Amino acid sequence: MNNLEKQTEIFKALSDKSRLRILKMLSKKSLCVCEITEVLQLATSTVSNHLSILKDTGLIIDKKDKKWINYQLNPHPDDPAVSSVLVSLHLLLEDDELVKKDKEMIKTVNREVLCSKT
Amino acid sequence: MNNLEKQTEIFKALSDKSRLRILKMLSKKSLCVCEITEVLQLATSTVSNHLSILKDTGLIIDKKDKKWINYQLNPHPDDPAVSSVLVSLHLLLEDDELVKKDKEMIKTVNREVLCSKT
DNA sequence: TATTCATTTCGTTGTTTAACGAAATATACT
DNA sequence: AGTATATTTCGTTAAACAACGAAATGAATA
Repeated sequence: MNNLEKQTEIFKALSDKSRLRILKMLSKKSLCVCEITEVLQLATSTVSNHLSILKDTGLIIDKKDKKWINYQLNPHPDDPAVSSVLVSLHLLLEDDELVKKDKEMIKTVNREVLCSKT
Repeated sequence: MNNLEKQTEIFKALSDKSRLRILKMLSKKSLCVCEITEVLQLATSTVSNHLSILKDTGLIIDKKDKKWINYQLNPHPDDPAVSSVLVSLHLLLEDDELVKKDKEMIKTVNREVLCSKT
């Protein structure tokens, strides 16, 4: 994959509302799929798919933690373009109402409660 | 349109190879539709459509010049997010081979010759 | 005024994408 | 070992999108 294709892939990953919300949430703290699902109010499979797109691009990574898989922003991106996106992420969407609400909500979501509630 | 939607629109505009190539070309000099069409080797209608997407987003503007419509990067974007994209555009894709070739080619394309050659 | 010609708009086609539920996978706990 | 459960994969559907050629628009010039 050349630079142009890589850069296009990155912008494609960023060109979806749900994925931008996910990135902004992850900039506050690591989250598992079920927590993100609760905030976004989408199907689990949909959220999982968004996460795999962000992961393939190198924007996020996952880490096992007991029963859950925690997603977090990639602390050591290989690609400099990915790196620069993550660095400037905190400048983005800081005054968006929905993003603010999301950040409030992740303070209280509880994976123990959420995941077994079905 | 709120911040999240505006930001998504911007990334969508940037998430296409042809549109990124157009922006990089315009960072060198203003160009008309037929010149861009020659470099990208796409149908005129396709290029026109890409340009209208970039224009709707506020990334570029157009200016009449005799028979032609010159497109250029927007020198005074209303939106700060658009502004910041345009500022950091020069950091993007500087070492991409195709983008380099495009920039070479726009030095020699001649609208007088191109447009009447049908 | 009529003609030329650069560009835009329209209608179509094939591809991509987001969303979902159901089924599969895989891991923790009994 | 077997069961519960968090997550991924699969198959489908509807919407969005890039590309094209043809037709429409509209401005410059003859």
